[in-house]
Amino acid sequence: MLSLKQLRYLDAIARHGHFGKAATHCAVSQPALSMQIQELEQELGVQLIERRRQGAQLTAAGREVARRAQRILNEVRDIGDFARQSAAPLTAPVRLGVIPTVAPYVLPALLPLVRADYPLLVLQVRETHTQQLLAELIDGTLDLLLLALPVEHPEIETQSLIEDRFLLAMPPGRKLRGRVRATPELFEHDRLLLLEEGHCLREQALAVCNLRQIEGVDTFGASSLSTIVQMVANGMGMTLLPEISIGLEARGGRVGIGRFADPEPARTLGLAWRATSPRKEDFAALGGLIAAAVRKCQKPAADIVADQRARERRT
Amino acid sequence: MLSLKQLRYLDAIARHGHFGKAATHCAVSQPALSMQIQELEQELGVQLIERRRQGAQLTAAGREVARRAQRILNEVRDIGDFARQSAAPLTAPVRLGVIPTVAPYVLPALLPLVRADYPLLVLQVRETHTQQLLAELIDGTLDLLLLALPVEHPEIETQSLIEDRFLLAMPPGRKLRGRVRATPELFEHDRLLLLEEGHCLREQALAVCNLRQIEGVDTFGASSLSTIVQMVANGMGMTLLPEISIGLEARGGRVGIGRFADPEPARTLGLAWRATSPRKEDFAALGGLIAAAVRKCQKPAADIVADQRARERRT
DNA sequence: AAACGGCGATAAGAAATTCTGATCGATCGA
DNA sequence: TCGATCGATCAGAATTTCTTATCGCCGTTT
Repeated sequence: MLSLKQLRYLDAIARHGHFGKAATHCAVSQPALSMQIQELEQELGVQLIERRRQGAQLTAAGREVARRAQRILNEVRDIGDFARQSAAPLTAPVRLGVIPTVAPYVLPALLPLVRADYPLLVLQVRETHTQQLLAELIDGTLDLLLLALPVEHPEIETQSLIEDRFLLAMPPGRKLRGRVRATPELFEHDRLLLLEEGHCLREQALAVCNLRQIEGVDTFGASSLSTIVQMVANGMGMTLLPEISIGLEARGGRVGIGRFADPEPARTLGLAWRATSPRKEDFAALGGLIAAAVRKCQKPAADIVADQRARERRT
Repeated sequence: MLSLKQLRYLDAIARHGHFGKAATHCAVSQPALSMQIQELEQELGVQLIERRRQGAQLTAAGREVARRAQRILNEVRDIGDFARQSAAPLTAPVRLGVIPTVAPYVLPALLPLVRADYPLLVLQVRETHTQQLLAELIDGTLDLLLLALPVEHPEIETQSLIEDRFLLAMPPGRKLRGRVRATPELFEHDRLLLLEEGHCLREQALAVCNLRQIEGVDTFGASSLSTIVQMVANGMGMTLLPEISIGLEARGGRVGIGRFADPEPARTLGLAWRATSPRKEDFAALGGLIAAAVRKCQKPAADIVADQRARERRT
């Protein structure tokens, strides 16, 4: 009779491509793992693994079985998560994925809130691009994502939390006559500096400015917003900053900040989880905290803009 | 560590509501099952079952865990099915669900074809209404459905096979001037006789005749087409028959058959299976045979219509 | 060419798990 | 109160699974 152990071992082999390493990872001896795999192959009547000199290679059937096994193992883990949640909400670790244009700003505000409200909760945070996050969410490596919506995927459910406006960051001292209008002309003198490919903020900024063409856009591709802000501060161009980043990135008047004309462009920040996840209540509770943290991050933006306008009026 | 055995036992209890019966069903002793369940409850840290005088009752958490367990067990079975398919196509038994307005006509034609082409294949056929079939498909009791499309469900995939036209069945001797037009007036003298609620053919027939109201429609509700044909033969009204049924139901001139004006109304017969099913290739192969069987069933219809027209011209 | 090293299979005995059969205790109905 | 039913408990048996030791294969190294 098929057992979970066999599926666990197969999954380990699929991941490591090596009987010995897989066995170590499963905390059993290599023969134990080998025998279970043989048993599995015999029960299924199909060869799953090609034993080669340089390790183990899955056959076509093996890959398909491993894919299904992984799915099953995820669902088994979900049962455990569900039980833990219903026994004691928000105590099991949450593996949270966050996009790079959110993480450095929101996490410092979020973690104290979490510690205060759910002292037992452990947040394991991973920061990478949307596409990578989604892949890891689906394969069960992550439990929850904090990113920019919308996200369309049949196996994923989302909940939007809060809007995060875009502001224009200019070299310091640049004058503004009221709100900025987002047009390509804006970037005739100053190049638009953007993050490297893969960041959703890059695409959003291009959309906001009605730029399809990469003209006047620096494809140099920085990998963090603070790098870009450095460049802006040195007069190398302009960029769009999300409101949550202003407090950190525009402090001390390093760059000038301008608001866009209504309707102000914005991104929607929200959560995403596997549709089958048993911890939706946990996630909803966390969502409340995250929204609060985001609001905290956005607060300095208003001050900075007001402050700057006051200074301009004085000159 | 969670095991499949525990999930199997829990599933059995969920089905039988009784430790002893569940144990019998799993072919183990009652203590063995009890102990595994206790183990499971301890691992999950949640009580899953209320032990009551009159048997076992799942707690709320128990129901949720059982639901997930059932899903997992289905997917495990799918792995076995997949392996068997890739080892030898179309040899593992197929549990096929068929709607009542198809089964008695198509199966007699289908089974010989199956025996000829796939002598090792065992078809386990179940006949009931669409809704019931869909429920059993999803919970894994059935593998494949033969029914009238469309079927909309996120977990189900379908493939249409063939069109099956509707014909008008009248008391014998009734004259027709060419093709019939499907209007409510058609049923001013003769009532429209239909199957009982739940048959998709009932809804389709009402739609074909542009009848929303149940006026002039006999809600008496027969449970089989041949009953209705009996009634039609005795002058109690008219009905719509699918083309595949004509050979059996209208043989010997028991009832008059009329074709509808173009565009002739028809239903689409097709297959449905779980989107996760590993046996799609099997099903596609079976689909070919089923389409052939349906075509065979439809053949007599043309002859009977032609024959009848010839007789009318003679009188 | 011979020795080596990495890899998975095999073998035998030990350890752990799981099962059975007998029995118990509780509860409900007669 | 008795009897019946149901699930829990217990002790020993049966089965499964694991570990350690070792083998055989085949590239690589010396």
